[in-house]
Amino acid sequence: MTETPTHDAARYDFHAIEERWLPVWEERQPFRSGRPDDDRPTKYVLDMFPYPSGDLHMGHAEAYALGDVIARHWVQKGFNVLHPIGWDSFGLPAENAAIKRGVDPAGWTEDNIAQQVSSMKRYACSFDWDRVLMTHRPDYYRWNQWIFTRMFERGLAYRKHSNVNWCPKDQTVLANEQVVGGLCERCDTPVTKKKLNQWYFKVTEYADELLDGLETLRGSWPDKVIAMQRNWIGRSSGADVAFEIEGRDEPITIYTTRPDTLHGATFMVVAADSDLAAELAEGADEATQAEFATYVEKVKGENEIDRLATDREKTGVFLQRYGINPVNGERLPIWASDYVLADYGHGAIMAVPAHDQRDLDFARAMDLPVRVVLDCTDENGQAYGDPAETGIAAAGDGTLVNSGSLNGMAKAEAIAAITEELSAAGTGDAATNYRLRDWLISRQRYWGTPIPIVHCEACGEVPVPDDQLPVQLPAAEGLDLKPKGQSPLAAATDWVNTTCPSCGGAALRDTDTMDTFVDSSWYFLRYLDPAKADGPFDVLDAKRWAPVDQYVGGVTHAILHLLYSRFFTKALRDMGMLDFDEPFSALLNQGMVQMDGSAMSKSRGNLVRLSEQLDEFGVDAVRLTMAFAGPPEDDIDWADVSPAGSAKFLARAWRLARDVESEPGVDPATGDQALRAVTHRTLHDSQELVEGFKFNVVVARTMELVNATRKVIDSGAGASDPAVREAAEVVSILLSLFAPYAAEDMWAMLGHEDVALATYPAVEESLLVEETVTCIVQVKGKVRGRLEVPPGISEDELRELALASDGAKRAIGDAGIRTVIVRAPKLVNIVTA
RNA sequence: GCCCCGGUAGCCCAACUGGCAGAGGCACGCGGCUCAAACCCGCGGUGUUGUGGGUUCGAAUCCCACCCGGGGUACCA
Repeated sequence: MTETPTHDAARYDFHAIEERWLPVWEERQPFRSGRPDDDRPTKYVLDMFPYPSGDLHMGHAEAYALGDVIARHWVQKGFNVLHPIGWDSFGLPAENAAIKRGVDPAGWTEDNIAQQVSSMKRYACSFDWDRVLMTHRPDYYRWNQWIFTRMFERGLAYRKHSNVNWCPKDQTVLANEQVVGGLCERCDTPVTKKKLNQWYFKVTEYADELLDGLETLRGSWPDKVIAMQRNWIGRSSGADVAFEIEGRDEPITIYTTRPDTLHGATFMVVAADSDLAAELAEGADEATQAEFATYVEKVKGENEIDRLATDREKTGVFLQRYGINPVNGERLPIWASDYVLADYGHGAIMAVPAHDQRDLDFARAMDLPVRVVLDCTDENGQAYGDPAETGIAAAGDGTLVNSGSLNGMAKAEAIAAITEELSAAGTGDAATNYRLRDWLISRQRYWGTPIPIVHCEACGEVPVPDDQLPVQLPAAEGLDLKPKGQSPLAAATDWVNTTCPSCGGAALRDTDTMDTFVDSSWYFLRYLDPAKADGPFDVLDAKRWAPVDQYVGGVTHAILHLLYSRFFTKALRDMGMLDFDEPFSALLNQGMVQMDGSAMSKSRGNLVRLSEQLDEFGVDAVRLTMAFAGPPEDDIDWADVSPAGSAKFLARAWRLARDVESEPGVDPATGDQALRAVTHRTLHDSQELVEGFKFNVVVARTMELVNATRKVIDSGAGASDPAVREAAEVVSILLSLFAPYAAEDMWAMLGHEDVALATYPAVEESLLVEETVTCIVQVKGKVRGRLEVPPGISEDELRELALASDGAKRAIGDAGIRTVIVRAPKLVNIVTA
């Protein structure tokens, strides 16, 4: 034993207990995961890794408290648990801090990490400290570059011109998730669009699998996250239809989910900011061209706030061009408008105002004709009025009219029929579309992974050969990191100017860095061997540990991070490096910690400082409060919970161990049977409660056990009863999931060491069997009496007992008995006539 | 607007998935300990289970409609 705690301490002193055990754990490292010769079954429990954002806050405290419960539980259950931690250490926080203070982001980052490590250790996180990784280190981001190169070779990484989110103030591209309500998350400037040549990962290649794979996660992932991913991918099915264009050689293909309404098309619309619109406008008269140019200017200048406004007036320009409806030969005027998106489908639509609300709004604004082709009713069976009059598009189901060969068909039937007709005629085909776009990974920033591409005039885009990786970031010193529309790396001329790996001629490095979501897309694989020098991870390690059995983190990452990790997993699988399809077998989203009903923030003045809570109530009480507050996925309002109450309970539990008078190893069989029954019932139930994430209930049940034990010590058999020792040991083991310091101290007072590694005690089934059960006797559903019966009583016996009972007889009176429902042994319901 | 999730005691929350509405905690009150208090110990729990209907012998639980709260999403043809 490293150190013997002072067992004669009369009072629970959490400060002293923390100081006593922290150095002991530091030396013993109880959570080093097993090395290759460890043959216990494995569990991989993973907390989403943090940004190195200074000290821990209440949100971290909740997340790590909950992840710890799970990891510690599996250790006690005899599993070889991998529970690692690392830092998502590239990205905005460090870069902003570096700009603000004029320091090197690397130094700032590593200082913060050091501070967080010591905070996490104090917080008693059960991490394996041998496996720490930091994504800003070259030995990590080297493998981002390596994977990027593999993606590039397979056509999964490519460069294209596209309209991207642009913050005019910060002069930088923004990821979708950095645009909050149309504003830049950093400076609240309205975001605009800008056309840039950027790198993308082809996530859409896996759209179907990413969608269908969600079904395999049902039950193990929160329904909410599955729904969000489903919506984000947004698969829709319909048809592509080719419309001949007057004065143009090529037809225009449109995508529609409602080919059944083809006869109701009265005009066409192309996205105002698309190349197609510009080309069509060129063929028009000068006045139209001018009008179009003005309109496009206006659209491009619009920010996201304007675009997101509800009840927005429809606007557009008639291009003086016409398309031909392939089913009836009608001439359809072609308009350009911003309500059609350039990067969805083909950037062009057929407009059916009678049956599409957006088209109807446009038709009414521009005074275009409306033709009903589906005689239909809404969900409540109400007939629609004339859409042109009511302004409400008839979006329901019904019978086709005014539609030639489709007349009389129902919607679904008509969709199938027309798709076949178009296909036979060569003017269309069934088609699928997705809301999901490819992932823009270029960032005009310094603090990220350099994109390992060299641009050569002769050879084009040439990946840096594997043996020249990593492409290291140039030193920050001397570079201006302020956003200015171009990556700061462009100014590092010595770095930018290089030779082409292919032809040896002069060439330039790509100056953008990768989105930090690249780092987090595969980090769970790097933990398997964070120092591995000849590959990102070992295939055999992956077979042994991965996928992650239990992932724990905030719902903030419900879409992007989880989607990207899923994409990486599938891509790496197709490269032959993984043999599974999904990275995270189970997911637990913890809620947020709030104060007085809203998110904590300095400006709101409701910030609760973790360090102050820890000083006042202790690590254990804070952790316990997090677990006890309610279901993990619910938000916690710190004003509603009581760390003081938790501390009080811990003191009460701790005193049990202090009071125990029997020796270690004493046989509990001779002890108080009623207490033993509570102990083993608690032990039995706690396992499934923990595994079902009902941590708050486990704590409540542990409180019951503490209360029952206290009672036996004070007014029953007394502190020397062996059952009291057994109960105190079980309390210590269960409590170690939530309050490791108190539990360790108790465990030591009880004569043991390393409660974290204590084996979960076997449940004695015989103690779970109750001698009698209370049976409820109801008459017409109302409780009229109770019977104490043996649990194995037969239905017939119980029926007789119930009918003979006083309460039942009284309630029945002279009424006849219609039927008797017996649910032995707990309930009898007598139904009278 | 659409899609999720939730609504149980003053508050945070349980309730084996259809079977006595109450496990645990907070707060509050009373009693014990104390010269007194804190700590500690003990005792104290009926409320339209958000509302209205339905299914059932029986509904917090299942179904329908609505109300309230939270979250996601937003012209995706």
